[in-house]
Amino acid sequence: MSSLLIVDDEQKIREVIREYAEFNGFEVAEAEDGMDAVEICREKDFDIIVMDVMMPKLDGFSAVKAIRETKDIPVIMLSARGEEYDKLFGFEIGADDYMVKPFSPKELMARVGVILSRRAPAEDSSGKMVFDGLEIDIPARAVCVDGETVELTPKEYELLFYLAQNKGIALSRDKLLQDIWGYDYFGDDRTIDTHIKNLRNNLGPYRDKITTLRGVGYKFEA
Amino acid sequence: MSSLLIVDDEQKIREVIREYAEFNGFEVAEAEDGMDAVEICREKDFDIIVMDVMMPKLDGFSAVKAIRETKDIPVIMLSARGEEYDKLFGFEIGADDYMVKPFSPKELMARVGVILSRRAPAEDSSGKMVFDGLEIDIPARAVCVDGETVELTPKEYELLFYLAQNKGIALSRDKLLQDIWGYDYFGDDRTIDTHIKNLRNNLGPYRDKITTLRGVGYKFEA
DNA sequence: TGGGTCATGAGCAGCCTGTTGATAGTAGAT
DNA sequence: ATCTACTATCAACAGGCTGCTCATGACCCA
Repeated sequence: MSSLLIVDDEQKIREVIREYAEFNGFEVAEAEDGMDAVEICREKDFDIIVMDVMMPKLDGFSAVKAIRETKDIPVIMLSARGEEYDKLFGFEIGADDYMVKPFSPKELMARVGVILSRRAPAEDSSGKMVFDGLEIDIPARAVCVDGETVELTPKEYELLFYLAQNKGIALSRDKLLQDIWGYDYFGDDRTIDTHIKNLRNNLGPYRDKITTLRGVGYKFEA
Repeated sequence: MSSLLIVDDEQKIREVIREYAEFNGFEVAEAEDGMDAVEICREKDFDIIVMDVMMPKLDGFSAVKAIRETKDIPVIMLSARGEEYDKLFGFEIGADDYMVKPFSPKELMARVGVILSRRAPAEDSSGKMVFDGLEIDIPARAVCVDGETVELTPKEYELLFYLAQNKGIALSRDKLLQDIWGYDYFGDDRTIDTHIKNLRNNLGPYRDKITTLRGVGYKFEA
């Protein structure tokens, strides 16, 4: 059973979401402000968090930042109409989706489903990800090309691992910087290109598994 | 099956609408005043609400406001002739359509249909939009025609995505420029035509899904 | 049926964007 | 402390996309 944390200061909203989530087979917990949410996340792991932006004590963005420092839990942000400018910032700090109030609870649950299925682990029972002759051995932190082990630098490995984990999904340079370098990293976009180049050179015949999306970023093809 | 809530204090009206709605395959519920409606909506989700303005206990506007605080359900407002000044206010609080009594039930159902098709999220739970053999995989940023992946340039993809998202809606060249190129772009209208042409060439048998509206712009047909 | 309006198609110049290799800075190891 | 290897930035290049123009063709209305 998947677990879901609702963070909102309005009780009515929490109730509505709880009802739908429980109906969809979630184990539900509630927090009424950002502080509360950070606290609860320290004790327990959730599969997904639904977080309001505007809250007393600690706002949603700060709470997400704090939680993300130690755990990687997907987040859907909620905000009132008229605060839509927050949307950009929301994605910037790595929210997985964003909804404007009032929203349809049905649609919220649909998006929760999409995010969770997207996060489904790509590795098999032995902890390996296999794409034809390209193998990523996660526990060993090693990569094999046609049976031969290739030496990757830490960043190259992280990059490959992240791409493979999100196979088939378009990843913008921003998102890659966010998730691999960290949300507080402000560097040059071109840096990614260089690492992609080096990584491709190390993948030999499988260099084309990493496709370029002009004007967007990169994608790993399974 | 879609669900519909009728809110009106006159039983006769409720009966007429129920009959038509059920004939059109709706699951119908009734409420006889605003309070009643708010109450029912707390327990159940509807796909659309038909709401009278003038009612005892709680009027239609207030009821819509209360419901909209937590849920985003489309509403068609009904009002008696002579209360037409309410129309503006109705749209202001977010009614999706407005009809004056006495109305034709047939027309009401037609408008219900329009609103529901407009609201229907274009993508399914996996994040794909499917129109016959034309598939747009949003997370992958990829487009398939009869199972074959086609390569689209960034602008072509954006254009197709935007058109598909607004399927069935006429889009002027101005609006397309605004929303795809950006509000600060001042370019030639004909540029769009060129991109439409290129896009159509890439869609093969589905090129006719993008219809030309002479003197206006373009439209995507589902 | 004919004229005018508007969309379409092809071609092309300019520019944007990704790739690449070189280089300087940084951190870790010996 | 020195060396090594990795990381980040930069500049130059090449290729392809973009957006404009013009000629042609389709459509609408009188």
